[in-house]
Amino acid sequence: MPARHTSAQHTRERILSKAHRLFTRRGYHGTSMRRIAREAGVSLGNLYNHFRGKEALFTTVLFEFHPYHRILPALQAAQGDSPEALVRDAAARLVASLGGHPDFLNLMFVELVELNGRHMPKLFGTILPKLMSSLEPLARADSPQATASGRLRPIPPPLLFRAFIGLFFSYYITEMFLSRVPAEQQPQPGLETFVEIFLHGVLEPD
Amino acid sequence: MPARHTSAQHTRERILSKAHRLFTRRGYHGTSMRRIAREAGVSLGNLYNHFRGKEALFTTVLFEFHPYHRILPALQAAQGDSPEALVRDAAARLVASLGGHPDFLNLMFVELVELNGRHMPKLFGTILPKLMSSLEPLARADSPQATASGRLRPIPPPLLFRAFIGLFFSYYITEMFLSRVPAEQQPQPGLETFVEIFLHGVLEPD
DNA sequence: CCTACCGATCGGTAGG
DNA sequence: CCTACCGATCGGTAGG
Repeated sequence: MPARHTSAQHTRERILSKAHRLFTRRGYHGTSMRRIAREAGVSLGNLYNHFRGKEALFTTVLFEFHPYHRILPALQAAQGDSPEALVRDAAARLVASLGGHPDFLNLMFVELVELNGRHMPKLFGTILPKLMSSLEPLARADSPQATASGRLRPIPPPLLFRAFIGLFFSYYITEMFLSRVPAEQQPQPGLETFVEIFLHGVLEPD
Repeated sequence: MPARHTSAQHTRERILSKAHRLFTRRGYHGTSMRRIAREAGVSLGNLYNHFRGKEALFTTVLFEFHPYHRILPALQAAQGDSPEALVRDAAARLVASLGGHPDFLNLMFVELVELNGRHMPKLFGTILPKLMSSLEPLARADSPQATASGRLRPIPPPLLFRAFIGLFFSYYITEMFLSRVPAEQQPQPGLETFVEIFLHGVLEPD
């Protein structure tokens, strides 16, 4: 049995994976360093050789597993020569990359409530500028010279983007709430309707 | 000094108030029964005379302080003889009753993440039917006989309501995120724009 | 027989 | 990368 398969890098990634799973399922104070160590197959002492402490481990998980890493490429890959086509394609790529499980926001909730959002400035300081730059194709598609119909209504781009991201927040969060209710299970006509409402909301009428 | 001012009812309400504040600010596992007892001015033993245990205390807080108690009256009081007027009035009453502080959702996040949403069925089983009944004025205002203009587009009422509630979720949650960022502080043009986008989204064009 | 409440301590676990 | 520990605090309960 070679000793190679337990390199420091592999161990670190195993720790981060298990820590991510536990933090999203049980929160910050509900997750113990001992349990992370046990599930990752390392001793408690060795866990502290890889991370200075519990909060350092949490922030590493928060940054490395943040949905932004999936959101940004999805937005940048969006294509379409009208605002409507662009928004529809971006929405489709977002749901494809985020998947159907609406628990990817849990880390942010844990950060907001249990850590009092103290890492938000650093997190959004690096994320917001890059997300804003992904708005440029939308402004270009909205140019008056564009052949495609359906101009954007005069809405400040940051607010429009916030509403677009908020569209997914609201969809996933109501989904989290409703998925716990034993109500009738509709397949998922919800998001498409949300996108339609958003599109009618931001586009000039024909 | 009369002994009357420490009735059992008063003590219970003091416990619930402090527990609500702590659970909202520090989460479930980050809040100890000892601290709740200390801040409420009761002994730990007496705290257990009022509540069977920590989870029983949390669920009581979850139900008695749920924003639904402010949301439902606000929706029921909404007035207007067109869908647009009704939605605008409902939105104004909602922000007025929920206030500017966007932390009223924290208890739901704690329940979803740390308690795994195990109380959601009971919570929404009592809430959803009442919320749905608050949709009736909107359907009435949308009647073809109504003199006011601006018919609703054909959207299933539950989805329309979900999008309306989601509008506030997305506004408050992006507000929670952005309020931590030292960016430029706009007064709050956000929510009005969100309402405009929603209205254009759900109404037939003129 | 009830309530409200005490000081002390239970078996385990927290981060380090 | 491990065992062996620390000061303190956890949720909950004892007798009175």
